[in-house]
Amino acid sequence: MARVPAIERRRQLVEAAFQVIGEEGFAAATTRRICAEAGAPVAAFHYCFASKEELFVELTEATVAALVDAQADGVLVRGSVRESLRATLAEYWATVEADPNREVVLTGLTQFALHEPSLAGVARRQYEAYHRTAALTLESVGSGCGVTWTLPVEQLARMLVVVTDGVVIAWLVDRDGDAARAALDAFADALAAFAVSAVSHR
Amino acid sequence: MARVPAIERRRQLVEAAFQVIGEEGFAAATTRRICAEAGAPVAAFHYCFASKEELFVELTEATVAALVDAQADGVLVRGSVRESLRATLAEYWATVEADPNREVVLTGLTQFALHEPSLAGVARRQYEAYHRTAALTLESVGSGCGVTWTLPVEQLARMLVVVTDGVVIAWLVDRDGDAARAALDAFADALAAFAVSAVSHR
DNA sequence: CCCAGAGTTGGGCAACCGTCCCAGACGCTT
DNA sequence: AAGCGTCTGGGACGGTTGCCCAACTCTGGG
Repeated sequence: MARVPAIERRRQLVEAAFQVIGEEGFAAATTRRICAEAGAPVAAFHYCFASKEELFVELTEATVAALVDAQADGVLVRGSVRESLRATLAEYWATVEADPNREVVLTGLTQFALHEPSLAGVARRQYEAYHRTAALTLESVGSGCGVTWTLPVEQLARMLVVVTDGVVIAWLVDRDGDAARAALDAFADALAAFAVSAVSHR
Repeated sequence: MARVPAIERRRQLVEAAFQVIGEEGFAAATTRRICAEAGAPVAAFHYCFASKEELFVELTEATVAALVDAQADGVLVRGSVRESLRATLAEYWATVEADPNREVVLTGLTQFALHEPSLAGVARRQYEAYHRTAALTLESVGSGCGVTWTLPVEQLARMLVVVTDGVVIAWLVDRDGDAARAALDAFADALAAFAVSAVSHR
């Protein structure tokens, strides 16, 4: 076998775990299955990771980072808040349908972390990252369209995450892409109603 | 040990599975753990259920039915659509905080069913029940307040499910009840914007 | 040229998994 | 009292799990 630095092996195993969970679900993500996917012997796993949980932590952080990065480039400012939110959500949705596994992995890890004390902090940081990213998105749209929000940005950010999370899960179950896009459009309109033009009057 | 008819045993095992999943997560729901929780010998499991999946199917249907029943009584009509939706969502939220396990079990089962071909239909029916119940809620509120909706009820129903699902998951992670209630209130206002008073003009 | 340290590897461990068998105990009919 | 179907419950099955060990091979620096 090609000799590879441990850091690189870790990356390979994380990628393999991503594939396995995405295609066969969380329950199938055993150390043996992951190693087989990575083309590595089982012993390589515990040479690179102290435990399976350590792999999950790294997988969560890498996947969340990928989502956050994708979203940083995905904020689209248009002529109005309504159009901006519609475009931004449509852009986000394109990334979901392009790689559903990312969402499968993310929701699976969240569910798993809920009852694993050693991973509870990971799930919390995961959602903090969601909320921070959503807040950034709203602030970009707000300043880009010259509006302010009638509710605290943190609250609207949580609502944005609620919407994306909820739409994704329903879609993972019934794969009704038209319904998902329609819901996102309607939510874009609804959230746009919480914006007012920021005419400085002094 | 007390002799118990098989039907009753099934009920006990389903209830025990509910408790175990709620408190220790889906991964802990082994046949042995479930039987221990129910105070039954392991062999009783396969005397009552052909397989573990059969138990999961029954657990899903029973839990969804409990949710649907609770929601049937939880539609509150107030003076305006906005207030009605706020009250109804607040009522729903009270049941969530009163028994978080119901949501833990439901989200866990959904996640599990996503990659278990034999359970895929169960998850789909689960969400169909959600959507049907939400549509009923919206129609009750609509006729109760004398309004019609500016979007198809099916679409608004999906949006309602998205909201409750999303709020629940975020809350399961960070347990921020205030944020959850604030988000639900804001969504109630947003959804109320899709109603128009149904003055018959002929 | 050698050797210390990094990386690879097969085999094996104890624990646990879902499922099954079967001898026995119970309670209802006749 | 006898018989029979329903339920009990211990024990065991083959298989899988996460993890570990000891022996190996490679590679770069002195």
